[in-house]
Amino acid sequence: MVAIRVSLPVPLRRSFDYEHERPLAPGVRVRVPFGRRVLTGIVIEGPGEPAPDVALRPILEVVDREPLLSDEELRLLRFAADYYHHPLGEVLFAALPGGLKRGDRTAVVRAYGLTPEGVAAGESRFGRARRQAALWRAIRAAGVLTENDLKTLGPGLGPALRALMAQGLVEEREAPVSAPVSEPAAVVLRPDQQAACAAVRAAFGTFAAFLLFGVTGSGKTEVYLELLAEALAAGGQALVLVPEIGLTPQLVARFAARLGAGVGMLHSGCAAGERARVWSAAAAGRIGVVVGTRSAVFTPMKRLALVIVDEEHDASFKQQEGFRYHARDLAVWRAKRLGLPVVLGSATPSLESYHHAQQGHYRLLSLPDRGPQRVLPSMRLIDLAREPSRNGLSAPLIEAVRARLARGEQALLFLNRRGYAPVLLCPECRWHAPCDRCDARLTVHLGGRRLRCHHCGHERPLPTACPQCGHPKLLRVGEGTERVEEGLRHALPDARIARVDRDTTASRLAFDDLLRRVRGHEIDVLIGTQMLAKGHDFPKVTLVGVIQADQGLHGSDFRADEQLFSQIVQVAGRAGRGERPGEVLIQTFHPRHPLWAPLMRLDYDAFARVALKDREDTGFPPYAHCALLRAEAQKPDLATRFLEAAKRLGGEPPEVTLGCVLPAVLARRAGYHRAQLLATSPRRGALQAWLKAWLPRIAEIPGAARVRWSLDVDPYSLF
DNA sequence: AGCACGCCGACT
DNA sequence: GTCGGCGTGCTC
Repeated sequence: MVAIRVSLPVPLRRSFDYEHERPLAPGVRVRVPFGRRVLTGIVIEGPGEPAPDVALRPILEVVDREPLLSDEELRLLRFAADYYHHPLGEVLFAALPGGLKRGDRTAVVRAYGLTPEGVAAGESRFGRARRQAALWRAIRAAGVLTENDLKTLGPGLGPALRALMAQGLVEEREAPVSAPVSEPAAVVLRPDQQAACAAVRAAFGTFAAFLLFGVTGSGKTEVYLELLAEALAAGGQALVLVPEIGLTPQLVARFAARLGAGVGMLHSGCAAGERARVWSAAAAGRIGVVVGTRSAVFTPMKRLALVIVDEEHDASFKQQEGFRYHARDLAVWRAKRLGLPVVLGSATPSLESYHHAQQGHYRLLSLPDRGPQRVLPSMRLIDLAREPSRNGLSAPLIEAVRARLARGEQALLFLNRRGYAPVLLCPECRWHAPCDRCDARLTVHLGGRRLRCHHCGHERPLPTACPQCGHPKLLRVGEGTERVEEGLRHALPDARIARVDRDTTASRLAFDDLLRRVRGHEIDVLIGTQMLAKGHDFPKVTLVGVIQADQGLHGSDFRADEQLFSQIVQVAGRAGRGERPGEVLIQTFHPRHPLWAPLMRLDYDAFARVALKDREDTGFPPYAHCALLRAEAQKPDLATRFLEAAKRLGGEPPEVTLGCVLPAVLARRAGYHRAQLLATSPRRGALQAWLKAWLPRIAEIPGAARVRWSLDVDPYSLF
């Protein structure tokens, strides 16, 4: 009997030992008793000193014959658990696709081929066994036949297959790698694209990080496709990470057209079975390219040769709850560890990546050309202080829309706020509809005539009179997409208008249908939230209006500027992607804000210079490394008291600065009082070392159990 | 996280 | 007299 160290999907920073008759390889899943339950765990290696005074319980079942996670994979996950200070067990299971978490068998696609005897056999051998003969012929013709192929041949072939295998004519084979269809490039690459490819190509086989900097429409995707085709042709595999909303049908289609069946997709929309299938196929080397969102960074790949992170600045790469990892950062770590190139692409890089490029850690590859016949859109501010707006629409904006429609073109209006109005106000007693469980106002939704909290989902009917003083006429203050839609219908009664936000477009299917109608020009004006901003190509849209850009202007968060800049650039990219030049109108109450100057020229470098200086002055990334301890509790002072205690335990470390315990931006959400404590350090290593010593002591704070707390390493934002 | 055990209020 | 509230303690 030997002791086996097992990691379990529980939020405990430790592993557990079990006994088994023989050693098991790390990465193998096992079913073990745990308290009164039975859990699936993963064998990990560890210092094999079994706890002296506990009786080891036995492993009930060994699930996998071969490790599900390779040593390399375990190393990545162990690093991630360490770096983000998250329990290893939860990290391991976060990396597994849904289907394999529960202890299901690996989704192996079985395949069959002829043995040498099978090849030598003749038709006559089968006599009256006609099904066996037919199956033998089918396998001989196909070379290798997968289980799925078998099903398409017809039902009831199982016995025949078993008979052939018993006779030693057929054996199990690994399913073939779908051969990449190396079609010639659909477009001829421009010189700058070719140069970018050449730089990355030269780095195949060694670690090198590249920042592929190119505006919307500059052809980053062609560069990816070319590099992927080359990696595949050299017998390697590649991993492509894309933002959550970035995996559009168009992108999928382009990848599939160029790379054929060798591409697997991993995203939240995939059924669990499909996810597990792609995951296993990638691990076994049966598919060459995996395109996926955040969690795809953990996909095991036998012959990984290239990693690409598209839109690397995108917030969705950072998991915002539980195991708060950053997929882009882990992708870079993985590439470094395996010694292969990683390409980070963006039109508006994160300031961290841009800084790395400036420091020479990353190589900057620029795609300055927008290609032939592509002109940057003209950008213009509308000063709302001088141009009054009704229902969120100023006269110049309405006129611009009208002019575009008259020319048979389309317009896109952005507003990052759903509903009709963000505030319902009583003019008599100043009551404004609050959420009972959050420090927030309820948003008026005319659809359904309800008040809704956008933070906790609470909703109730729209009151007809003030609940406090009985005043019969309540005012709807401010604008949401519903109101802008209503206002525009009023101003342009003949225009065909569609609104796109989570309320109108809940399903993927509805969204796709809408996109189709826009391309078919069944719609003149689209009004929508950020949902519309990414990845979609609307050739006939020549005007983009930003209804209210000011929300991001005075953000309390260190990343607010970066996000606003990237959002506007993103949005501007929707204008004039066809052959006609585009125009972008931005409504603001603060036309003199310093952010507008670089934005009006779509000049990222100018923006980055200023923004980096600002980050340096305020001591934020990339000049400092941060970790944020968040806490929330139902009793008002519990979270704050917990954080104060944590701060005291932290002492006064030499290289780490501990901030003050501050209420969170939304101090009360869904009934929980929230606060946070920020730690920063100019040195990543110093911060890490201090966190490692600090964290175990935090868990010991009396009352810690009644507080929901979590540590966020490299927080994306302080919200 | 679960899932127990363990002591104090309104009910078949 | 019990059912059940969630505080706290443990899981190889």
